[in-house]
Amino acid sequence: MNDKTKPATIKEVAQLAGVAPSTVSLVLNNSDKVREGTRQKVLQAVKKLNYVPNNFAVSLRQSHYICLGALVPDLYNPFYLEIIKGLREQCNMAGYPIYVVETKNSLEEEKKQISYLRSIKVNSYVFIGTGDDDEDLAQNLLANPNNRVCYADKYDSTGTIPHVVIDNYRAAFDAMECLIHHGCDNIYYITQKIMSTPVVKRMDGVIDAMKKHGLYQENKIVIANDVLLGKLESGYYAMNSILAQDRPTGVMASSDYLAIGMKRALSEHGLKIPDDISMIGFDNIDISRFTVPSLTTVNQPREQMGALAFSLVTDRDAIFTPANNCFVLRHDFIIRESVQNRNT
Amino acid sequence: MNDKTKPATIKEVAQLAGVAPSTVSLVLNNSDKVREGTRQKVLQAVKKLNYVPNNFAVSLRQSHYICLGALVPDLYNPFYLEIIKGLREQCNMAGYPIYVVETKNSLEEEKKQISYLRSIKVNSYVFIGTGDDDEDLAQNLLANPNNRVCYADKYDSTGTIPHVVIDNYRAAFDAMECLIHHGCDNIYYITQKIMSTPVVKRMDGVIDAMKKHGLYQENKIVIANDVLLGKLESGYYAMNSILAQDRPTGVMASSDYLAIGMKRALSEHGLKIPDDISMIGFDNIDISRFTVPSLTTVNQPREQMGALAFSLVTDRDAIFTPANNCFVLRHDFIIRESVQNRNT
DNA sequence: ATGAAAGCGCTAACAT
DNA sequence: ATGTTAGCGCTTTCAT
Repeated sequence: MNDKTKPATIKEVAQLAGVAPSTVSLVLNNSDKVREGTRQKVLQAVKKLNYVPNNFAVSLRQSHYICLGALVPDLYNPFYLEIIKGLREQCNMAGYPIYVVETKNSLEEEKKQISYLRSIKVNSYVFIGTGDDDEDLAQNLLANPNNRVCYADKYDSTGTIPHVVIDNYRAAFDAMECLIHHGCDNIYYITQKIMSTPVVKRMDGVIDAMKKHGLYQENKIVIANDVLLGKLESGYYAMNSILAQDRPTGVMASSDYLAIGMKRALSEHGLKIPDDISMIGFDNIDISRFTVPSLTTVNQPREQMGALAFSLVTDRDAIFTPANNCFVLRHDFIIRESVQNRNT
Repeated sequence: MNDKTKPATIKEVAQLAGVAPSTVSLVLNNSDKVREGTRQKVLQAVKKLNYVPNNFAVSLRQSHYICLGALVPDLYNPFYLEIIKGLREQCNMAGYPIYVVETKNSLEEEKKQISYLRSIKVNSYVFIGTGDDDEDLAQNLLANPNNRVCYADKYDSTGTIPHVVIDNYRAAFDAMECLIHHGCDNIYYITQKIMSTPVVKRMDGVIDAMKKHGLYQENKIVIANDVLLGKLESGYYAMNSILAQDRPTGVMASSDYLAIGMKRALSEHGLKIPDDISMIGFDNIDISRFTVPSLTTVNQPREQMGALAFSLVTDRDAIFTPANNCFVLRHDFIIRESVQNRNT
């Protein structure tokens, strides 16, 4: 054990082992051109001094390496967390460091975080579910040809950035039509604030399905203010405002969190799901299987989205064009107890 | 704009601005001994070259600084996430970087992560809710007098490490007694796997409350295997196993997550909360307010715990002894709909 | 197989 | 007020 106030350096290890710093370096990097005896001496010195290499020095020296940065609007949302999980697992396997930062749905915050990531030499950026107004930031990053960028749960309008999504339009269309096929004739859709294309596509799908069956009216689409309030809260308030003037037979939410808040409002008004009203969410977060009644929802393959994003941002050679930059993963519509047939 | 393949350095900025690197450094660090004209020239060059300082070089150079690392068992648990939020906010305000890593309830993983944090020169460690078997790791860290360590939701047996907790024994005792006072006479307690003192103290509180009222039997305490399964899942299975052979009138869980899984099992057996059975959780996660019925639970002041942990780990002078290293924050018992009086 | 020396980008002490 | 210089801890040629 050492009792010095500063951590040991490679020089001290070298001294103790009676070799040169460069030899220590070789040992630590598992070079095979070190004699076994020397290697052992070095390893012992490392242990004795409790030596850990200074990554700042290592990184400063080695300019060529891969380091990921993931940007998410909200670090507490299980949906994003699962995408990050997929990303993280791949990083661990590949031995790449990854930094996750929160952008709080604010372009300013996003800028700040990116500039931080740049300063620590992150060169592979994954934007997860951020707003549509940040495409300049991504392009700016790409000005340095060492950087890579990819999106998850986010679309690209420039045709240059690979992105992983599900067919949000289709998924939402089908979900809404499911409600209709089950005999709901007065259906509301509550959506989170509209800041990104996936949310727009879901809304478009919902509206088109409503129109197809002659059920669309402007007031059936309600925008919940989930930026200031929590999502649970805003779902609750949005549902309450609907119930103040109407008795829908079906309701769909743009996320499960929203749906759980809405559920509470329904119960307070004495409405039973699914007997009085059917309900559908979006995202299939963990808890949706366990709520009573369990929640019908759209599953996004979140970990897989993260894993694919890893491959895309990590591929240093691929060239992406409008023809090949969009990766659509399969979603699943999961019917659970919150939807009931009310035909005849 | 620059089209070089490598990011700009301070030297290039200096050259473009026609000054020395050290002047650029002064400008970037907001020194007041730079003439306004020079400052402007430098700032322009910075902008033109899209320059971001290389943090590795900065950190390598400046050996004295503060950098936090937070260790949590599970990055997806809202309870820990809120503690981290409190921590993060303080860090942002103070301008200290913070790294959060996941230890997955594994001592091995914890070792690995600590060695990583050491390599990036983290010198302030916050252990959140990790198992009791990692005290050596903490002591090892303290061998370097530059390091600081503190705990949150975790006790210290060495008397040297400041830790932030609530009175877990009292909280659990009171919660259990609440169930009893409301007339429950057949009560089960489902606890997460026992790996840390807070969980032990809760169990002790529960058992003592049961004993006080002559309600204790060994089989009333059920350990849910929440390490392999998710917490929701394991709550569900544990409750099912109880319902296979008994009809309790009250049930308490060591965490809200567990409780939500249990709730599902109860509903599948046709039991209504709180009419047939009363239920209490622990932690007061967001969702508990919105479940139907809403969940009676113990609130831990999570953000505050994080904020206090920040102060403790950041205070470079304080000396902690067994007499002053334990910080007990006030908890609240929150009575909601899931508990009902069944006395006559 | 091992050592010597240069240099990654930055800051701080000192010089001017 | 600004420039010069040394050196943080490491890796990587290049010698030996």
